[in-house]
Parts: sequence; structure tokens; C-alpha cells
Amino acid sequence: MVQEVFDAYSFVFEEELLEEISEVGTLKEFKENERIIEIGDHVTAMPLLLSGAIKILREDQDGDELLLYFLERGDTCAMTLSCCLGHTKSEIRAMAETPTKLIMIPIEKMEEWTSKYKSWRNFVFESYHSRLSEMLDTIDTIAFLNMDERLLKYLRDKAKINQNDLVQVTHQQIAYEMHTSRVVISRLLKKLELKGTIALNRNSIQVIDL
Amino acid sequence: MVQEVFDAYSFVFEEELLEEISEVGTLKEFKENERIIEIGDHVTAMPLLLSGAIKILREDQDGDELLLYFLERGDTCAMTLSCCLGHTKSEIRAMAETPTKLIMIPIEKMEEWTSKYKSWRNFVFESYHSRLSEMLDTIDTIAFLNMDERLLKYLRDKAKINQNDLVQVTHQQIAYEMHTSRVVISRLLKKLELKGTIALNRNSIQVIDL
DNA sequence: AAAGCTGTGTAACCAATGTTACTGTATAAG
DNA sequence: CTTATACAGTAACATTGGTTACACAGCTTT
Repeated sequence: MVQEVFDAYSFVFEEELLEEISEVGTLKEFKENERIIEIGDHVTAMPLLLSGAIKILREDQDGDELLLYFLERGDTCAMTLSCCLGHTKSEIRAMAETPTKLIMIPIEKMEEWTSKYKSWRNFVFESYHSRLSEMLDTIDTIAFLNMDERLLKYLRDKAKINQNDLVQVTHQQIAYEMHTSRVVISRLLKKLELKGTIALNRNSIQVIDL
Repeated sequence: MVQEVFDAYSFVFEEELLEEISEVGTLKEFKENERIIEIGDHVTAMPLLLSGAIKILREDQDGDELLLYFLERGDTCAMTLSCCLGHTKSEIRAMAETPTKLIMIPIEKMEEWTSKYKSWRNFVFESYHSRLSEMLDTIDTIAFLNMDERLLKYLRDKAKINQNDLVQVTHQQIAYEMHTSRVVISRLLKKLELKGTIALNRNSIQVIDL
């Protein structure tokens, strides 16, 4: 366990903090598409991502979803962080996009480390910075782009996070995450295929033109 | 100056920090609709809001705007904060919504205070938390609401921040900030007026049904 | 092989939003 | 007072995206 923490965070944290993390953190593993945090959950620990990728989703009253962004190795969820500090409930849903390992830090340590370790403070600030940037990007996407452009961005992001040009996803799944309908997605995907940007298969899409 | 800082932040910061703020901070005043920060500006100081209100806007490549959220007394701009720490350029535009007083803190002090004052750390974390919440709210609004609902929310928020049910704004101005066209806004406003939710005048709108 | 389920393709239609064009009216400038 | 300008109302139309309905193809189960 110590080794995995070291691999993912050695460039960020000092030796002593890495040790502490290994001591008090609990390792957790999630399978693809397994739920990690649900909206309304009480947050009692903060996750540090060791490997894999997590997708962060927002949901409205009617149960309509929207994909916000992905987290990767070395990231933490600033939302959760935020909830920890404010002792509030989770505002988002987190699901494993790929098989994921993470280490959970009890919230009691947060405050302590924040005053004790400069590297921890910087990490927390940096996380907030990244998350704000991601949120801005998400806002740009839904405010300024049309569906076809959003779809292309979705596919590119998905291909990137999975490190694979063959995106394993159904049209229905895309529709959920982009908060639109399956028919709309099928229609636009077909157009993209005709343009030669992608190739369509059952249950997967080959992204050609990156 | 010391008094104004004290008024707005005495419940947040300890005496010693309030003193330091008064010493190193520079007081700045902005008139209504005056530009405070522009996209791409290099950020060299962090603002603490003493009085008034600021609106934060995002812009795309084509110059299309979108209102993100408002800041009030006691707030700071977590975006700017984020830029300070990351030494990056501003991602947003800030404009005075009402006559505004703020005190600018040189970024050099940021790091120092972060380790020195617990209250400062908490303030910074709290600011990030608020901003993330506002951003989520913004995303909910543009992703899940129709134009008519968004418009109503816009008017309510505007009335609230100006502490006045008579919102001084033109249809064109609303269209800019909501990233749509003037005709669409005029159309929807007329519908709302017929329903008795608002009353329309030249250059202003009376919000009736809060 | 037959039945059943899930995923995809597509047409036809509808609703929401965006665009163009023109009107009138209040206010400001000359 | 006259002219110019900014603001607002509205019709007609275009486009985008959402809905309904149905056909069919590829697996899986029996």
C-alpha cells in the first residue's frame, strides 16, 4: 500500500506525510461502473486516487443526469473535500469509470495536516484550482456548444480517460450523461460517422479523427 | 479603512489579521458597471469585498457572454484566489454590479497568512466551497432549466443582489448575460408580464411575484 | 431454431429557441 | 422643435433538439 501511495503522490508530498497517509488511510477498490459516492451521502473521508478514473455526475430533481468531469490518478475530489470541511452532504455522484483504487483519509486528519504540512495545503489549493477550471470548462461546453460539438468533446474526453480510441458505451448511456435523448445521440453519431470522424459498432464507438 | 475592514470581516478574522489587512491592503472603489478584472489579466492582488456587489462573467471565443454568479460583502473571488496561487491569468471578467468598495491584498501575503492564520485558511477554504456551490448552481440552471425558468431566476437573483424589486436593466443586457437574443428575452418577459409575475417599464422591470 | 431482450436506424412530427425584419415610442442630442 | 438613437413589441420564419413510433439486427436464453 505504501508503495502505491508513493507512486502516485511522491512528487507532491514529503516523505513524512506519505508515511502518515499510508498509516491512517484505508485502501478501497471499485469495479468499473461501481458507485463510489451518492448525492446526499454523508461524507466522512476524503479520497485520494491511486489508479483508475472516476466520473463525477450531477443530477436534478427529476433524476436527469449530467456528466461534470473525470478524475484521474493523483487527483482528489474537491467537491468531497469541500463537503468534508463544511460537514455537508455530497452534492454529486461519483462512479468508477475504470477499475479504480483509492485511499480514504479520515476527515479528522484534514485540519491537522492543513496546518502541519505545506505540501498538503498546496495540494488542497491545487485541487480546488483544478476543479474550478473543470467546472468552467463544463459550463463553456453546455453554454456555448451545440449538441454535435458537445458529443465530439464527450467522445474525445472519454477516449482520453480510457486511453483507448475504442469507446465502450451505448447511445443510451451517452444520452444519459449528456442529458439528452437516445434518438438525438444516434442521429448525431450517424452524421459524425458519415463525415468519417468516428466508426460505429454495437456497444462501442471508434474515435478516428482526434 | 480599518473600520470598514472590521465591519465586514470581524466575525471571520482574528484581531491581528484584521490589522495586517488594514496595513498591507489597498482600498479601491468602483462605480456601477465599471470593469474590475478582464479575462486574460495578470492577477497580482486578491480582492476582499467590503461593500457593494460584483458580477462574474464568462466569455467564449466569439465574445458571447454568460453571467456566472454574484459576489457580496464578505466574499472574495475564489477564481482570482485560484489564479493568484497558480500564477495564472484571469479566466473570468468581473464587473461592479453596484458601487463597490474592496480591499486588495498583495499575493505575497497569501502564502504567509495561509500558514500563519487558521482563520485565513478557513476563509480561503470556505470561499472555494462557496464558489464551487455557485458553479454547480450555475450548471444546474443552464443544463436543466428552460429559458423562461432561467429568466425568472435571473430576475430574482438580480433583485436580491440589488436589494430592490425594481431591476434596472434592458432586455438587451439580459440577453447578453444569459447568452441568448434580445427578441427571445422580450418575448418571454411579455409572457411573464401577462401572468402577473412582473411589470415592464422602459429600462427596468418590477419583480412582483417573489 | 424460436423467443425475447437490448441496441441501433430512421421517419415524422412537435416544441423551444434563434433570426430577420419591421414597427413604434421614449429619451437624448442638436 | 427636430432629429437621432436606444429600447421595446411582434410577426414570420429557420434551426435545433426532443418525442413518438416502428423496423430490424445482434445476442442470449430456452
